[in-house]
Formats: sequence, structure tokens, C-alpha cells
Amino acid sequence: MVTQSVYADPLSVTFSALSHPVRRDMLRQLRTGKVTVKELAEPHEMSAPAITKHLKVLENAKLITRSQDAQWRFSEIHVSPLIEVANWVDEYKILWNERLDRLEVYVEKLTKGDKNTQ
Amino acid sequence: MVTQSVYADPLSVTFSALSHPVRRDMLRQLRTGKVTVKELAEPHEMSAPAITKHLKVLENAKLITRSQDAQWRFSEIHVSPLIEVANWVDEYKILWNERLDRLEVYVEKLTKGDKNTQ
DNA sequence: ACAATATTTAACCAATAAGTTAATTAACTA
DNA sequence: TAGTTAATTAACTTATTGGTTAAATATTGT
Repeated sequence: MVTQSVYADPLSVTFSALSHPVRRDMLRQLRTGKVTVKELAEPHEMSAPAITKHLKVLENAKLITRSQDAQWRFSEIHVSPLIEVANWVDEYKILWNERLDRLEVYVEKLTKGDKNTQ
Repeated sequence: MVTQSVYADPLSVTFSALSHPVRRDMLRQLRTGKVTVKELAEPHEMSAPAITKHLKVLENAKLITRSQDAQWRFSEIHVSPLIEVANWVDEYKILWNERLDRLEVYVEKLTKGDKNTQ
């Protein structure tokens, strides 16, 4: 991966942030709404500072925004980088459709001889 | 990112491989078909060994398959990890649709007063 | 004021990523 | 066979990642 420094392009920063299962789990948890650090930490056997670091990576990638209420810090999912990922991968969908098409043609050829037995 | 070792889960390996702009450029080049290492290297100001390394990362992530003809090694794109990415991000589409819906409702409210002037 | 709770910061460490140069391997060509 | 081209391997360097523990900060409740 490319460094997560300020010099990395946004899509690289996004993919890099998504490349850790703990961070993907966190995003999954955030689909239901605002969540505290403690709640995000709960499913993971990991120290609190490690959780803070993962949150910073997500925040730096603009995948979450954060807010504070008393001693609780809430994280909220921010979808626009995910939309960029969807747009990026969309450009490859033509490829797998082409391949499926070729596969269909192939299957058709294979089964042609059996046409009347179906 | 999680280590690209054999212990990392496939989706983490995929996202990690996609987190470098040079590797994404390579995949883009491969959309048109099989390409040699030299052709993949051409657009990038980077040593040959660096290109080899990027190709290994893509191969390890099963984003490409490789073949050989004389002194040329060809890379070919392999779509299934990309399908997994598309499936993963699909689970978040509901979120941005929800947000768009809320936005629409909001816009509707804002413009309601002007209904007869439109 | 004091203890408890929530979270972050600082300092450190080991492993990995991403690049380099130099050397090597492999295949073609004159 | 010697030279050229294509690509990889080896060895090394630097920066980053992802984790730790210990200490600090901030807020609430008694």
C-alpha cells in the first residue's frame, strides 16, 4: 500500500483504510448509527489505544466523522469514499459481464447437441 | 493495512493490493487483455524490480494470473476479487440511498412553500 | 475533593511495504 | 558464441503499520 501520508491520493487512502478487518468491522457496526469508542472496541481483543489508532485511520480516510458528548466520542459513518470505491469497481463490471457472456456462449455450444432431449 | 502474509483474510489482501495507484493503473491497463511486464512498466518512472514487486502483490491477491511465452511474461486480470469488493461495498449502498432519501424529503420540505410558484 | 469511566497521547517495538542498485537467469538474434 | 532484451532475485534502506504499556486528560458521580 501507499503511505497514508497527506501525499497519497484519496482512493489509495480509502483502500488502505479498508484493508484491515478490524476497521471494516467498525464500519459495519457504524451502519446502525453513532457509536462510542467503547462499543466499537468491545468485539475486538485489542487495547484501547489500538482502537483509537484504527479510528484515526478511518477518520483520516474520511470514512467516519467524529463528535463529542461529555467523555464519549461518537463515530459516524461517512459514505462518500465508499461511493468512490463503488464507482471505481463499476468500471470493471463490464469485464465480468463479458466473461459471463462468453461462458454462456460456451455453455450453449456444449448443450446444443442435447437441445431436443430437454 | 493488515500484513499481506498468508494469514490475512482475502478481502484485506484485495484492498491492500488496490491501495497503490501504480497497481490500480496496472489493472486498468489489463482491461484490454494480456500485457507484458515491459508494457506495464512503461507509464511508470520506476525500476524494473519495483514493477516485478507490484505484480507479485497483484498475483498474491489473485487479481492477476500470469503466463509465459519465451522471454515475455504476460499478466491477465482475474475478476473474482473485484466481484468480492463490489459485493462488500453493495452492503453500504443502502446507507447512501437512505441518506439521499432523507435529503429528498428535506429538499421537498424546503421547497413546499414555493410549490405554487414553480 | 476524589474516585471511576472514557479516551487519547507518548514512547517504544517488530514486521511489512516500497523503493533502490547490482547481479542473475533465460531466451532470442546476429 | 557473444550480445541484447526481458524479467527476476538478492540485498539493502527508509518509512509506515499495527500493536503494546504507561501516563495523561477530561468528565461524571459521590
